[in-house]
Amino acid sequence: MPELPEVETIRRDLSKKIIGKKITKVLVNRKNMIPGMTANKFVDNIVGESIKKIDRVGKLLIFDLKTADSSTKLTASKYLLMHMKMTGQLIYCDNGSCTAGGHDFPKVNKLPNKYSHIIYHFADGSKLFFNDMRTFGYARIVNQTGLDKILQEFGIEPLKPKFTVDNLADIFRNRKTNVKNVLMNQKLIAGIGNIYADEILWDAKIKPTRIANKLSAEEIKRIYQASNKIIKKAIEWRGTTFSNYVDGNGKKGNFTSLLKVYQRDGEKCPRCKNVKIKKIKVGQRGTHYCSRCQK
DNA sequence: AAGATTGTTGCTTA
DNA sequence: TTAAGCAACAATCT
Repeated sequence: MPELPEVETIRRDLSKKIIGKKITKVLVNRKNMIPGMTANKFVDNIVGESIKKIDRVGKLLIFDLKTADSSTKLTASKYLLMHMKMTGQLIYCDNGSCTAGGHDFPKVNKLPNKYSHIIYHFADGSKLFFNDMRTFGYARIVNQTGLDKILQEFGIEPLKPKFTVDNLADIFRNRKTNVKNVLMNQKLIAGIGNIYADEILWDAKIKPTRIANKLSAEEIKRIYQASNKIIKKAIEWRGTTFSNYVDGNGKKGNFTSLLKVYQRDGEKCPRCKNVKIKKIKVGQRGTHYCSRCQK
């Protein structure tokens, strides 16, 4: 589930908890969560470092482990990258109280559990659990060059100054595929996934199967405005989670009740109240839309 | 029991 | 070169 709003929520929560903390021990229970590096090397690389800053690009979290010393930046920089993919969770625990980031599937009972593949210990005794049921997620360490290379792969970040209606129009102009897949293409726009693509297109009244380069300027503007509106609101509501997720602070953090179409197939469209939400497949992904409102 | 599930990568084809 | 369209990755739930 984690898309931009969820990962941003995790970033903000964790920033409050672990900035400045020193990593004293790291347990790796599943080596395949760390591609391209042995578990030992991974651990050696980060034990003794402390968390200076947490950034995010798209759905990727970037933990800055070194001070940005301007004179030695190139050699001194070290970043821990973590991606949640489909089912990853990052849960911070401090004396029995836990702040869960991520989603609730499966439900977090005890920690560590069988899905706790990497466990970071901090000097003050607190811990950060990287859980992932399906183990699609990963952790890796890069230097400045490595990070720059990765950042280049990402498209425009919604809510950032570069995300303008003109830039969005440029992206759509040469794409001959459906608009939903363009919205979800991380190399073009960073952070939108299956849930928010459906929600944005419903809000913009655009059918997900529309070919991107056939959209009018007015339609592109609607998609642009809907993107800003939905993503902002989802972050405000601390992202979308299913069923019974509650974070360690007891807050619901739930955009789910505000979803208009996602997972609401069969229900009446909340706008026209006339037609049932349809579910189809677009580029391998379940896609929800209103056949009356969305043209 | 088959088909679904939040994301990405890498292969094939055009 | 680049874009589009799939299958695959793994573990669950319906």
